[in-house]
Amino acid sequence: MTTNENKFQQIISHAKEYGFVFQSSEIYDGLSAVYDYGPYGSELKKNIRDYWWKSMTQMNENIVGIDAAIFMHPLTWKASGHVDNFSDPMIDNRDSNKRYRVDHLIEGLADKLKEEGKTQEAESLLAEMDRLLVAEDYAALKELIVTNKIVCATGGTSNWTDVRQFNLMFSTEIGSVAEEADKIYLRPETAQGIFVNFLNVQKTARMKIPFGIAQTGKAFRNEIVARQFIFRMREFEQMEMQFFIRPGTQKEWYEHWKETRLQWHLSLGVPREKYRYHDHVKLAHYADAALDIEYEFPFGFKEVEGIHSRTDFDLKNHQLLSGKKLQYFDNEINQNYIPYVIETSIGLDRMFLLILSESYEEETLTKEDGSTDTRALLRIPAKIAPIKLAILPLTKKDGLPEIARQVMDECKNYFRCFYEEKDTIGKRYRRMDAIGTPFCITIDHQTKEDQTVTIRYRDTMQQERIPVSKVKEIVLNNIM
RNA sequence: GCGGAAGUAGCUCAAUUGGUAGAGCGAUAGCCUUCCAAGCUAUAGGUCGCGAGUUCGAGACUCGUCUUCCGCUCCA
Repeated sequence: MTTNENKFQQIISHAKEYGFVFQSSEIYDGLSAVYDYGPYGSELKKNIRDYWWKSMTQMNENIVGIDAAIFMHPLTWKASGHVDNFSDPMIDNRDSNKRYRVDHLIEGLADKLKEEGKTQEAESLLAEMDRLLVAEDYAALKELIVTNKIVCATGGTSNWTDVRQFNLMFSTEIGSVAEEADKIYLRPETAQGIFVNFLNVQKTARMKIPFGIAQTGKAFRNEIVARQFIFRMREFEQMEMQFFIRPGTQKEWYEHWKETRLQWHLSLGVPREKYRYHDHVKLAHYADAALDIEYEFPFGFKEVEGIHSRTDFDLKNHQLLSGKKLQYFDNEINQNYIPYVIETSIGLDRMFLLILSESYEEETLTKEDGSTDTRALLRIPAKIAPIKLAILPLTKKDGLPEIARQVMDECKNYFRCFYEEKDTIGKRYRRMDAIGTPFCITIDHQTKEDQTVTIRYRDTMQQERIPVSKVKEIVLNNIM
């Protein structure tokens, strides 16, 4: 437990030291739960995103992608349930540190009054509460709790904080003139951009059910607790796919995607035992089945991806609020219906952290003279590594850099390369290990005579002599 | 949001009972014909998280504030 805790700290330090992840606005003391990706981090993140995108769209003829805007019509979030379900006023008890939804607290008292036969008193209490909730009069709501002597169920005291609004969605204004400005939200999930475009996509790409729409993009949530590095962020990136199906077939498609998505994870070389499924017992308002794919992070098994059977909840509500028919005519059964949906939703930042956690290693090496040395390395799968190939002239004279530059020019159109002629060769190898570069080639004096170079493998530290003309091909074979 | 701990160079840490900051590693430039981080030389880099207060004088003491870490609470 403690060693894992240390390992997590080491990963965080390593991520900063080698240009993967920085805290946002660090020179101003940082911004809580917001992080920036550095030179190698942004490459890795992009590679993970591309790998997901390709596996969804390129590898499945019935899945297409979109890129919907972050801003959406405010009614979108009314339809999705985000406005009503996730923006309740809350109050804390200072003694027990318990947090309550204000309406639950007052409704609790009303129920008690009804049991005591004071029905009229209960009704007027609830009416007053509703009036204040609509008016967003938080001071009066607190007053209502205090005057009715509502106490904390745990501590039994009435030492309450002020009533506060915990809206998990970020809001801003649209419209350049203040008076015309209208409240608008930053999307808390990318899914709704897919749902509102369901008909556009289905018609223009001539999709037939079952089919999927994939999207990657930023989403924003005002998390109550922001901690655990990039695991929980206020601004994060999702990779989602909504799969539209005939009602009644949700069970089999749910199973299909449950299995398919786990296989995707395993394709990155992560052992099966580091994953587990976690079925949701308490389902969200939109789902009839849901599970998480969890990975064993250094701080325990945590959700990386969710598979949700969302029924027709979203399309049905958008149809209701927009007044537009969001239906599909199924020729096979000669029927019109609102499709059911299976969602796969994975956090890109969590996947990034997963890759770091899985690939980070501090290895102890025994040298020829018997002394020991440590090497910090990232065993990132070659296909998503930030840098694929390092090109290193053994010395920076005798024409070696010139040959190295030729190799560089030949390879850099195909994959990301890194050229380095400074410091001892050992030091350069270790630097490449630290950022997860799978292959290094070294140009030496022998290269001038027989056109061969040394290729050195990150994971084994093994080296072998290969023709310089084979370099590009070898790397390409390993990253495709 | 509550409670506890911490905050000195990119990193890890020093600075005698308060007397206006140092080292190692790293980085940068160069030397050494150098295949697994420890050879040599030089250089850069800090208003000691920020703001007040006590004091002749504060990195060290007091208060506030911000951030981070640990626990509790919450989570679509």
